[in-house]
Amino acid sequence: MTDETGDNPREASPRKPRTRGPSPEKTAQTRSCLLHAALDEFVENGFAGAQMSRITERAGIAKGTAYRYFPTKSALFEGVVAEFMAPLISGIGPPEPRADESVGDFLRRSLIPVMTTIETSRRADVARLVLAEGRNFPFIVQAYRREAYDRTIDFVRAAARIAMERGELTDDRLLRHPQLIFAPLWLAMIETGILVPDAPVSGAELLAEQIDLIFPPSR
Amino acid sequence: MTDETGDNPREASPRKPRTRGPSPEKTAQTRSCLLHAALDEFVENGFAGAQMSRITERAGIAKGTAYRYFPTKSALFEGVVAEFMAPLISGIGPPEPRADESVGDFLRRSLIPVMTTIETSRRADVARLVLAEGRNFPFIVQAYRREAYDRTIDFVRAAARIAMERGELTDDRLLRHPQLIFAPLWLAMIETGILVPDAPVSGAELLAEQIDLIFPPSR
Amino acid sequence: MTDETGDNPREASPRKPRTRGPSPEKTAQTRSCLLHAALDEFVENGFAGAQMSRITERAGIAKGTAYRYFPTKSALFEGVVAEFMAPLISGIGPPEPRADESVGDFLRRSLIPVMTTIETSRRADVARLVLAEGRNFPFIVQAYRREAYDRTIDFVRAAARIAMERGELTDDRLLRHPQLIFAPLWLAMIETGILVPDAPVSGAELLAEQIDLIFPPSR
Amino acid sequence: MTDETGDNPREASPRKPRTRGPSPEKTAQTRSCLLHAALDEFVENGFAGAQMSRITERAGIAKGTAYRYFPTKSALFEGVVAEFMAPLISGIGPPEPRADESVGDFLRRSLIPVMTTIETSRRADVARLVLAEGRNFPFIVQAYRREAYDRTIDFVRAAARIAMERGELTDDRLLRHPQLIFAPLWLAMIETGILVPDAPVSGAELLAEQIDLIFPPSR
DNA sequence: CATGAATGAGTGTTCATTCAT
DNA sequence: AATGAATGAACACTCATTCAT
Repeated sequence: MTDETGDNPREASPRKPRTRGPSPEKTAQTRSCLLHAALDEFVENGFAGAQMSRITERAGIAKGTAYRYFPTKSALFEGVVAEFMAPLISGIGPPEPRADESVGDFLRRSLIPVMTTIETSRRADVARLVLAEGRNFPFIVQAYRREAYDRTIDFVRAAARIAMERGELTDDRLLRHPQLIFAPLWLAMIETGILVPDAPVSGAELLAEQIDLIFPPSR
Repeated sequence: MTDETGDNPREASPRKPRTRGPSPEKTAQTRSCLLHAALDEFVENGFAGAQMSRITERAGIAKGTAYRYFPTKSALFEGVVAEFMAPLISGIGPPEPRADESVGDFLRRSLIPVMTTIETSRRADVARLVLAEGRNFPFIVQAYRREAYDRTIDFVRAAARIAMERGELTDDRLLRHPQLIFAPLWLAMIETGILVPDAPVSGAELLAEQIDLIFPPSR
Repeated sequence: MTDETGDNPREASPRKPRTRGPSPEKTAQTRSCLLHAALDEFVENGFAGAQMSRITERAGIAKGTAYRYFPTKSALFEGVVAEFMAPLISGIGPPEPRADESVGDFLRRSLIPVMTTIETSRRADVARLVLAEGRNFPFIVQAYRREAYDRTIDFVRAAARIAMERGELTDDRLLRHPQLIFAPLWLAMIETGILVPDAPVSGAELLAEQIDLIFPPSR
Repeated sequence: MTDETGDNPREASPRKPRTRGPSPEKTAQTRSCLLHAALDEFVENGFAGAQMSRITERAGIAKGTAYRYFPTKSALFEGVVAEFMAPLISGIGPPEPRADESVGDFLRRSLIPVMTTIETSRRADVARLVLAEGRNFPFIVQAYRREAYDRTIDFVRAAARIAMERGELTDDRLLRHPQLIFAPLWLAMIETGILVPDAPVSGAELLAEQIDLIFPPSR
């Protein structure tokens, strides 16, 4: 679950660096600088408020260079979202609680660490971008649903199903509304990032409470 | 708990264009049109994306006229937020559960109806504006905290205190994190307004589930 | 055959100058300045070489003002051509040689004066614009054909037909190639405007020679 | 009178990549490709509208390579004109009608074939470039006058002089205005290339008519 | 010599704001 | 007070030119 974009493993094939001129690594680095700078700028100012000149300045490149990588500001925006969305929930697979472990404990074990790092990573930034700009960029909403939202919902629903089979849950509330578990996540992101940045709640703590509510910890 | 800032006056009230000079009613009516048009525009496009010309066109007034009411676009934005924020939670006072009523039932009775109307009113729009623009407009965050957030937290905390005194709650979880109750509210606003507008969750239902989790309904 | 755009007679209807703010005359004047300045700039630099900032500077207006009248540089270009094309051949009707006059004399009488003024008016400028930019602006070619070329061809062909009926012409050469008469016109425009501006040929003289070739003057 | 500057070499000639270092042939070939591509681009888009990147792409070379041959876009433009102007009228010498041939027949014999090939060669393209860009590039006007215009005028004037000596012409009209003969040439180029490409006149036919007008063919 | 990524001055266009009417 | 034409600073985007590889 490496947060940074990191080396794309698909590139591993033995290249023939036939090209003269700048090396492919240099190009990749320029692209990466650009994407990071753009994310910062978009997060701070929104799409309409972001300025290409500020982005390139942050990235340490010339204004025109950005346009070698993305033909328009909009394309850059979508590129940024696509880039940083992918690794968002990269570590999530089907829930597999160990036999000696309750589903509640499994969820605590697998979800809370994600929560802990969420604010220090760029995940929250990307999520807030989706909130702020989703109305005007259907693309990023689709991407977010595909990469993050749907997967998470599926994960929780599957866990809920296991819990009901095991008798750990006695009602189907979580099956019908899997997002109940994630509500505190959005809350924390909103409070920490916007409403109450001076006294940030602990998202991890809030999530733990919520899981406790749904899966009361055994004494 | 009238939600709207008076019904949009442009289409009502038989005009009395009697008095020479600018009648105060006319002025108030123009102002109201302007504010409603501006809210729509800001909600749809964000602050930076909104255009004064579109706002005045929506309001049916000339471009220059807006500047008689608000000296700049920013001032208009803050005016809009101030105008529509005030009545947001106007009906909320200290929680006073009846003697024959559990605190859980009291919360169900007082909160769920608010939730029911939240999407049909402009509350959710204003809240999303705060989310999207809060970073760049400290003013609107302050206003939101003052008018909505703090009051709600206080209200829930007070209810939690009563519940603990009455023995309805056995732990101080809600006292420490009153926002737990409101997490589904944000979730619903985000899902309905942005993420999953095609299959909107029922905010009221979600809230009911959450209250049930915290205050298990007696059989 | 007024050369300048002049007052458009269609505007004659009694207006109700209901509008507050700038008078319609002022607006028309601004528009006219813009069009003249734009013609100058386009003629001097071609479409691609023309600069909106230079055009507005020549017109004595602000850069943004041009865009109130034409949404893009291309639209301005086509507007210019449309504006100055219309009065190009405005005086031409069906050829009506007097009974006591040969067709040759009639053509001399009606065509040579036009030729005399052609370089001092903007007609030649517009024609050269069509030459230079026609490839990339089908619109202006169509306009030129409609307003100038086709009418002229028709005029000459009709005159040729009369001349043949009267026995003044003994072959159908001019009927098959009416443009023969106008060839010297293009030549003069090209030589005077581009190739040999230092020793300009007289277009009128050249045209007279050509008419003499086709309609040998009676002794 | 080979018209083209050597057939475009890129698709011919078996390469001999033998000698280490840049072979002179290779260089000449690259240069030729560049010039042909540039002519196409300039003809299609004019000087200001032409793009160096499109030119090099058409030529199949890298952007930087063009700058090894011509230091600027302007220099390339002048290089193109110089290159394609030279062979324009290369075959023209002093007029030498055979003894058994009238001057009219001589002109028909020597000029009409040139006219026939004019649209299929690049001559017309170069001429139109001169028309479109002459105003801003005195150089190309000078080149055109030197290589084409002046020679042609001299040729016609010399022929006219011979015709007068021989008594074939009874007036000095052609001596005073040699360009009368060439007027249909420009007309055909303009009509075919710009105004009426859908129904192109035959330049050769038009020229024949014009010669007939001046030198009436003997019965 | 060739390459093409990078540069940055320059250009078309927008839009908040002003002000004559 | 209201109007909307005019303003011009600001911004997205282009493209001739350079230079490290």
